[in-house]
Amino acid sequence: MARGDRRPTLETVAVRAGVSRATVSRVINDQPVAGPSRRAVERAIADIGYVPNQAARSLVTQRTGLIALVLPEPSTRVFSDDQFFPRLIQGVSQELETADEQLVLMLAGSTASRDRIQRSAVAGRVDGVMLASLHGADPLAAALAKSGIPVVGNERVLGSVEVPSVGVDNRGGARAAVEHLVSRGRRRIATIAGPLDMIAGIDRLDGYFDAIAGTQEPVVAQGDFTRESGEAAMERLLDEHPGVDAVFAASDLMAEGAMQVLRHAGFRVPEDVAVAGFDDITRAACTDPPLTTVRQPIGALGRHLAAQLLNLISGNAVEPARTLPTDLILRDST
Amino acid sequence: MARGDRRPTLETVAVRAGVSRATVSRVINDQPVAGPSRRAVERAIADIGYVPNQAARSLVTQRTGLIALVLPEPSTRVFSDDQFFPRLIQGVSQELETADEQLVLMLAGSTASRDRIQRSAVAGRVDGVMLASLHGADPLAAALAKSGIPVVGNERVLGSVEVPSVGVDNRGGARAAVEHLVSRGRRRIATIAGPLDMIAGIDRLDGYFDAIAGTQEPVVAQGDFTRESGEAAMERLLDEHPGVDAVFAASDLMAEGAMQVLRHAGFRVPEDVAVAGFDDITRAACTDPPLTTVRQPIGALGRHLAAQLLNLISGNAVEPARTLPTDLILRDST
DNA sequence: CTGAAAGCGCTTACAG
DNA sequence: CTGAAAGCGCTTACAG
Repeated sequence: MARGDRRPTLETVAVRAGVSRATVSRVINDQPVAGPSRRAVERAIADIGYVPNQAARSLVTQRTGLIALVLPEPSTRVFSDDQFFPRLIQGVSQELETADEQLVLMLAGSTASRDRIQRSAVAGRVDGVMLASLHGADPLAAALAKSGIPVVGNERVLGSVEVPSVGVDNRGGARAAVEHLVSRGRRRIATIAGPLDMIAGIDRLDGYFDAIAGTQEPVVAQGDFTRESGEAAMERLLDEHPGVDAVFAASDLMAEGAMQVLRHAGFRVPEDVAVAGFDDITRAACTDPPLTTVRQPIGALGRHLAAQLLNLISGNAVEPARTLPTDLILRDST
Repeated sequence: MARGDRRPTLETVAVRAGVSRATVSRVINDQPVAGPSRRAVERAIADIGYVPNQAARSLVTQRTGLIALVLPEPSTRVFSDDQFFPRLIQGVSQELETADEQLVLMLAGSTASRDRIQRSAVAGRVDGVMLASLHGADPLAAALAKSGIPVVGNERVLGSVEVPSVGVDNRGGARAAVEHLVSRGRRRIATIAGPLDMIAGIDRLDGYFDAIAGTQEPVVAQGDFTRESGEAAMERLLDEHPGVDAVFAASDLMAEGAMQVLRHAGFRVPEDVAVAGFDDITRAACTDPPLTTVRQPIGALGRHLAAQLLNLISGNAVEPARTLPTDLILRDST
């Protein structure tokens, strides 16, 4: 079909099949239609290559068939190598598959793009929004929730507005990792924390505090989940706290960076300093030595996020906050 | 606004402002309206938090304000660390910004998702589609083009259907890199090729052939642009062609992998074996030694892609294939 | 099972 | 500049 031709409409199909528009509509929507009419319609649709106009459908059904996953990050971090987003997306897609909804990704790195996304969502361009890896009390979350469009957050959403969320047990996972270090006899356990404007950063640090409470002085170096920040943090730790005999990093990438710095500084892992991470990225099994870490079920996280959003869209009740369990994976670095 | 409330419509605003719906529509669309009416409408809009229903607008304007960037890859490769996609997206966004179009990313990793995306596009859910990093003669490109929806491809699109495209000078860039190796006196230059079902893979290999034509025997090891594939390819080269004194890798990641294998095998770069890459990823400047490579203007690529698509949507003429120049960046690895 | 008709919420000639 | 009216292309009670 050349551009500029008007696309065929329901009417075109109806005329060709010798039935009413209502009947064509019913065939398209899988509603009961007598065999002969059905076949005539299906044939006409195939002959002229009819595809229903989505705007017209949306106008009456109030549904678009589009679900947005909003990634509130500059695109460079979204497309990093920690495999969080691809796995999350895979889980989300899997769940959406069954609901015949199309996933669209929207990057909300700049203020302009955030405004645009907010307007899009409120204008009804999508049926619902999933917010991933929020920082702080993101006004986008509040604005969307207030406008009444279905929205769920990955991890608890900070701020006054209630937004249903699905997260993983960051705190429990971190506590388990650090308790394991304690049980191995480590007496001076430091942590390399993630960004403290994100739930994952906050909760993993709290888990560390939980585990050493009352028995050790906390030693905290700040990172931002990236490998580079892990290296820098480890250098600071070696400088300022030379007695440290174990490190719990709030991400595997930071743990990797820390191990490299330790090695270069002449320390053996785990003999001199034990290292544990968080995430269980693929590479964690093949670092030297293989990394003890906390596995979070990212695929399941994506599936639950999508499921909760679909519930919300259908008007079903949803839990305000669902938490998925994490697992301590023991390897040779501790 | 609680869920379930009907959102306000043009009518609501019109009544409140004491004007007709047409006037409200004109205010929203920035058409001439007398001062007092305009102010009354703006006020009413603000008071009740009115946002136009996008489906209704689309139905009459035949525009959605949505542009899709389709990434025909399993999400794991899209979210890799070669920085191609984030930079491309940044360029695309920049251009779209001016046109008031919202970018949505659609991942086309599976057959199911490809079908879904095709139907979405044809159903008019988006105003146009940009296809990135196509493999082979992708049927998605053909199907979209045939259905008449505006579509542009990143790199020439293989197959019978004509799809306008924007690409970079892969062949010229590769030729320049290999000619540089020749000029440095290298007499046995191998290449680690990219996937040969992609234009970038094919053209970079052809550039290599161009440069050594008639003077050296080609030595080709197959890779797939990833670092791991570069390592494997380099190991094979060392095994089967121990005399090689230079390697042109069709991606920086593969070049990195190759350099590591060379170092472990006891070869010095560039003294024993020179290595050149393609892409100029950020890390290329800080490898050991810094990598000679071909820089491709990815941001510009994104901008041109978006610009061509916008042209197509506006019904303007577009060049069938635009090629952006690449630059040889000399560093210490050659 | 099927059709005529109303209606979803906008935009846009057409008059005035 | 402004309004009444038609129309974009569907779905869905409502009758039959």
